[in-house]
Amino acid sequence: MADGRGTSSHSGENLLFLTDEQLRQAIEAMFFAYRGFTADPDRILVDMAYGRAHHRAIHFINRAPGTTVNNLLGLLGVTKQSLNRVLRTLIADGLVESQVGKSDKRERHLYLTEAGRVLEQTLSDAQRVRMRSAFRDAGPEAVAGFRTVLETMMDPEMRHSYLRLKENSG
Amino acid sequence: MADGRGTSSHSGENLLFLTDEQLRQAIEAMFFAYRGFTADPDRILVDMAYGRAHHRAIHFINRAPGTTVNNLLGLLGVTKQSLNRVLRTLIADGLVESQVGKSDKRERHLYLTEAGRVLEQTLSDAQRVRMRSAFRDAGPEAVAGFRTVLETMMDPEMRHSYLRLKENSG
DNA sequence: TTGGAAAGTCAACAAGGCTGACGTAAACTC
DNA sequence: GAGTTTACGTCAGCCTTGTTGACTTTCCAA
Repeated sequence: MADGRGTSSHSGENLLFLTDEQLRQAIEAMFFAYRGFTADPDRILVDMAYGRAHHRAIHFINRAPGTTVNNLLGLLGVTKQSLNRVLRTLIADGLVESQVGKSDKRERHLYLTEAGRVLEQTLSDAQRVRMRSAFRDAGPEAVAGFRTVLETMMDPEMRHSYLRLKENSG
Repeated sequence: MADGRGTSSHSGENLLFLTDEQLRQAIEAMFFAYRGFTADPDRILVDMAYGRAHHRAIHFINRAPGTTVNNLLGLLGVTKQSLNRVLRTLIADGLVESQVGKSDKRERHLYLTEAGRVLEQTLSDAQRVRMRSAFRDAGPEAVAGFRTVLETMMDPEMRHSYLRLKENSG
């Protein structure tokens, strides 16, 4: 507020909401909100010697059953060595199953076991509770705006992955 | 889209947008967007042997100059040992200054040095570029919705900190 | 059929969280 | 004024999760 800002002019649009201060606040909002976003599943995970990395792997294997390690790597944005460590424990603990590829035996196709599906459900339930309540409080239009901004904020390849997952599961 | 959903009824509100599938997509959107959110400053930081933890400390010291270590701890949500490691290197490198409190000499008040301000500006510029472009593409209403949802998603104490910072800087 | 690329595994290291214990100085309380 | 609490710093050690480098197995193409 307090107007008198330097009339950025060149785009002709209404740019008042794009002051550095407003953007700084949005950055902080993103930081604090992400903390809340991960807090609930994190609480569950500590009790079972798992971390956020396990959660992410489980989430995406559930979303794309039969995915290969390589494909999962792209979704998660980590190195294969890093993912491998997590997968090893999940497989050893009987939450994930790894099947050698039929046509290409170098590939491993990943599936959740029944136990894996149970954990996935527990974690995503916890995370959805907060989401649902925030969405309900904010209202449909706010939610639409929320998702629009998030999508435009992603790196293009991430947006591509995101949209593909979205299509493949209605 | 496709209407014909089961009229959930009990809250009287329009709840069509709150299916589990929609919530799952929002969770993924949050995950992918946060990756983009941190990507640009991260690229700058690796070249100088700093990490995200340093960025966060610098950000909040800039936002609340003269803040005490204890207060910063609360904002960042880490232990003092963890913060201390980061702070020590920032002070040694001349980016942050620590001043013994005047009224309470147990406290240390933290300030960015000139070099610290330069780095802060570099990092937040990089982060704001993406934000600004996402905001511009999404439009003012989407941005308003975005911020509303983020705020309702925070833990109450985080929301309190967030709003206090917001007030104190226009 | 051989040589390179691709998928996955093993080993070692670094960043940055964490807990626990301890020391010091200043402030507060009785 | 003595004892307690508070703010901060530090050492030591652990865990998760990221990294790079080196290796095997498999596939494919020249």
